[in-house]
Amino acid sequence: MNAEQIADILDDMGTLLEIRGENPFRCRAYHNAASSLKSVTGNLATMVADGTLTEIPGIGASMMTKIAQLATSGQCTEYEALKVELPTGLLDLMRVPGLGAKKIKVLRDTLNITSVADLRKAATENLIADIKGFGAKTQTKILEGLDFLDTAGTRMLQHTARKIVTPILKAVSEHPDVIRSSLCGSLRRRAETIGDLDILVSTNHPQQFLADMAARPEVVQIIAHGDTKLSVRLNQGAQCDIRAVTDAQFPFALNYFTGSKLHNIAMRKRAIARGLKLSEYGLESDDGTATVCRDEADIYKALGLDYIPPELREDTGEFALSEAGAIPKLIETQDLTGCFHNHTDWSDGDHTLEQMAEAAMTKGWKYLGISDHSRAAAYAGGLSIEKVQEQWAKIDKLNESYGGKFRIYKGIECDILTDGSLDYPDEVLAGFDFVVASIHSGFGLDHDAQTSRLIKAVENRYVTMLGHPTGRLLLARAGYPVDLDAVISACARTGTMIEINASPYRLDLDTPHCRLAAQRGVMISINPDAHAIYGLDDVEYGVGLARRAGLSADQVLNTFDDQKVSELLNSKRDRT
DNA sequence: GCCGTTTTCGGCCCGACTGTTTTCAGTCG
Repeated sequence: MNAEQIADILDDMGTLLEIRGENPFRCRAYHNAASSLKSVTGNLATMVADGTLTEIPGIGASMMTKIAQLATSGQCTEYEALKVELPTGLLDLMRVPGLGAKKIKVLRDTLNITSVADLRKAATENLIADIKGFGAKTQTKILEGLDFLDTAGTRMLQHTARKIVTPILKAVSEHPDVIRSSLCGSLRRRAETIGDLDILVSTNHPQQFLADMAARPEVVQIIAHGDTKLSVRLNQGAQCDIRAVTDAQFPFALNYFTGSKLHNIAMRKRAIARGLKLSEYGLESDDGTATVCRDEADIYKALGLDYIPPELREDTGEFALSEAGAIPKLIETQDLTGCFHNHTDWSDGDHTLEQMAEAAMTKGWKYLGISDHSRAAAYAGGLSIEKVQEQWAKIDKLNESYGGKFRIYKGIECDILTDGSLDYPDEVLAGFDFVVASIHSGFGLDHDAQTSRLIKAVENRYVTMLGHPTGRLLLARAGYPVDLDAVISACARTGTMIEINASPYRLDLDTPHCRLAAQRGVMISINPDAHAIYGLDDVEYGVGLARRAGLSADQVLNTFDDQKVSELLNSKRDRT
């Protein structure tokens, strides 16, 4: 069982304990441990064996015992006992808006409700309104919540969230009563997937502003509407929270509503340690003296910290960096000089070589790396060796026509076959400027076989970079089982780069492994995997992920000038 | 259950909104 699966079980255990009515701090300890475990990149088995797991914050002796059991056998005595006592259908009830552990416990104790189906039946039969502490409105809310769960997914991709929030943000910023406004929450932190949309404004007329927002056409349901906070459901099913504060409060509120939750807790604890109290409204000392902060940077400064960019605010080491004055200068989209891993109509792309190159030039880029599919990817129009040579000739011609002002790099997205060999012989691979090696088949191999397959592939001297290393599709498909830690080590050893596949559907590498790879000296390439000219814009999502991983421009291949990029592309084959 | 730059015991972030209550508990972020 891997770290992520174990983290999910610890989360479930924490929730079941809440429903049982345990000490809330003990319950939270399980959630904290789960959260820590999710950012672990090292080999879990090793950490269990040598006891280093307890060095991770939030994991003590007791948690380690449970994690060790789960890691080796996939089971844990206490979890099994909990599942017997409390049906796991109760966990699904936590997803119903308005229901928490306390209410779920009451529902189970009074009506023996232990599943979503039980709940719907009881609410439909009007049994819930009579329970002490509940009522008609709560019952209606539960039914609405159940309908919502039926129709909407729980999280959305970043580009979906952006599409929904952009017109609202525009309306907010143009509202006459608004002084400052900003996107907050996980979208501002550029998290891989988004739960809801958060918008903050400063204004002197909060009630009027919130009333205007509540009346907007895309609002289909008001979830909560107070003097400073409005929570609505939009017609696409997404929840949007809008908060209004005074302009003096704005930086504090911006910091607070950007999160993450763990980052906020660390911030408040830091304030307490300095005899201060931090909230979304200000920073005060015990005697009530307020510290004036004009922007977020002032808040960090007041707590003895350098500014921490939103993408790093996950409490995964950013405080130590900030204290040490070592927050890196994070990569920005303007740093990109071009990009690799793009498809054309030679395989399954929509646009021609010329159109793709022109789109890249329009973005101010100096080069574009084309990598259509290799022959094994027949479903995607993979290129035969003859076609490859034909494309090379075409690219040579185009490059000549650009007169040195722009360059197309000849590449291929070469399938890694089941045995770890590549889809073309080395003599053909040698003719490309770069080779992206990816898995598109054989997802069913077991953990060890998949790991050796990938390691064998990156050991090929012509493989420049590894493409979408886990094959995951966000919210749709988990990655294949693989020891990424070992694969990253193999890349570091062989001088193979790894791509951040910047497609918002993939974002593969994930953040913790991207950080790990960079720390081990692996060069990262931010690749849009574009299948059309507009797909080139997806580099933006890759930049977001790179920033979350703490990468600066010099750790990313496609920020260098054309000459340096060529050198880097050749460095692996030149050294072997 | 975890943790220690005042603590190995006694804390553990904190405020808005809602619905059900007669002053507050639960949920949410």
